[in-house]
Amino acid sequence: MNPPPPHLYARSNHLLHATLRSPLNLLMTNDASSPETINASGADVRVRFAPSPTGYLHVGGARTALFNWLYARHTGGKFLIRIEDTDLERSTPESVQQIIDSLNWLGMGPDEEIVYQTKRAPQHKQYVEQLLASGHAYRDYCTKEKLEQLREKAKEEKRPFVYRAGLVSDAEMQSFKEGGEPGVIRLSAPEAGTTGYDDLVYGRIEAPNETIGDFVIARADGSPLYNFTNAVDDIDMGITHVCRGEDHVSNTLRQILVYTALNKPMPKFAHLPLILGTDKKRFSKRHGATSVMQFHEQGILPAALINFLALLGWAPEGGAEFEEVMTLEQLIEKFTLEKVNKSPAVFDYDKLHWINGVYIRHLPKEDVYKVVVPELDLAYGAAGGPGHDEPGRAQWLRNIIDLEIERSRTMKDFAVNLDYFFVAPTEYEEKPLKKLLSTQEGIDRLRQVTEEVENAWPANAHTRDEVHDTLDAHLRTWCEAQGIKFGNAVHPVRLALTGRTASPPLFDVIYNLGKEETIRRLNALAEYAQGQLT
RNA sequence: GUUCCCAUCGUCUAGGGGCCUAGGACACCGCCCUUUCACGGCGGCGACACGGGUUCGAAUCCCGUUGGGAACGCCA
Repeated sequence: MNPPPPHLYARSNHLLHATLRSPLNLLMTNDASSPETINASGADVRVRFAPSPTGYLHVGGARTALFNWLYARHTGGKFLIRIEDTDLERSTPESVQQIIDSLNWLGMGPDEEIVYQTKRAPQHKQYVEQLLASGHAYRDYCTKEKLEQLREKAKEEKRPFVYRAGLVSDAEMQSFKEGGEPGVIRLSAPEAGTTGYDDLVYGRIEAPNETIGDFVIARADGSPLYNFTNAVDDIDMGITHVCRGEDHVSNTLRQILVYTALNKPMPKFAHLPLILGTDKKRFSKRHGATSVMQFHEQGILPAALINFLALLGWAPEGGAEFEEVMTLEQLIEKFTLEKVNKSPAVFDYDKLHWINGVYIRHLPKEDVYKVVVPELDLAYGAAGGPGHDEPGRAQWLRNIIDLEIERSRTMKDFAVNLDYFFVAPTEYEEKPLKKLLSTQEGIDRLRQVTEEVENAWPANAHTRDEVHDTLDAHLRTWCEAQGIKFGNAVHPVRLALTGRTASPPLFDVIYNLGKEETIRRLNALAEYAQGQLT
């Protein structure tokens, strides 16, 4: 007769252990083989972020990393990084670097040396041998083609496909083996009962073992697979809390089977709700920027991104009036896994930009200059303002940057919105042009205002306030004398100087443009409008 | 298809049996401030998916329906 398939040995083994440990265990729960859970708090906490380097770090990954990092900082534990690079086909060193760069940009470096899974091949191999020896794993020679057939068949018959030892007849298996099929190593999973655990976010999660099946833990050459390495490395790294995306809950069940087979205590698990796009589909490239570095390139501040990401699927204790803008210290202090939400969250660019604007306004000005000045240099070179080598240029750049701080939502807005300081407008917004300067009267008034500005410009004025106060006062009295509204006199000026209707306060623009350039632009618009008229 | 998960304003969320005629934030609209824009202030619009229970009482507990998502790989 055929010998019983290996998994039967394995299973009876489990039951034996469980029974010995506690005879009641069997009777009280059908979950007899679940390992103990590691209990750790405070400085004993060890969490990890375990990305696979198959691409850049996207916001979903960043959020996962952040929650782990916050939890470590909150508890006083350690935050580790493990690069899951066992997929040689898809992993690249560039991705590894990208991910590390992104994490560093966000300020979430690891507390211990980064672990690379590929460097742990000897340990993985040893664990595989151990499971093989203990009968918890077995070699399987079923071909991929046969597997595909079985899957197809299951699909046609509308039943779930679950692989088990014995599914393929011994004879067929023998022929596969003799045909040179290298085969794989599978964990022999229990067929009856349920496997489950208590998720820190989702609560009790369990599924019938008959839906799980004997999954592959290593290829024939011994190279291990995700569900195996993940558990084994968490064991060796002493991980106490596994916090990752919700898409891993069903993997968790498999990993628990690995802990069980190895007879090791398992960490606590916390799964985070997924991040979705506006169409409620999983957040991806077609929804816009997704990579952390893309946000960097778009002028998002790391602190703002962190603050925003923290609020995606989590809210601090404290209810109705909690302040959403929080410092890192506050975030760390308030962060708990218990307050993580269960339902997926839609990524809202509007809110990200709003919060980024808040951060820009709160940034020390020096920090703003540090990034924006080089950008202006890059975009406009020596154009505009005092010449490139003139001593006044640095201050001038700072002056105009100041004008945009409360108007910017990203660090990129500065260079875009400050353009007119460097290059005189060559075209003007249609609507105001039509409204203000489509009549001879309007053009004449602009010429008059130009004259007034030219005459009233204080001769020896150097400060912004001097220019502002003098011009403002003069123009106001002039307007009054003319019987026209201040606004009406001033709107065409803004159009002339900036080409648009929205800008920082007009006299700040005038001051920073300087008398000569101001007058030049005013005349230019008058001529332009005159040309349109005839 | 099977298993698992989820379900409060357009979006992020507070809420864990009476404090809820459901609170805050983003977005949107209006007013104020104001030379425009922005900032700021004030106000408005706007949600407990549906149906059954349980209870004196349900957004909150239970069941079902519907809708969404995830996983079912020799990927991670």
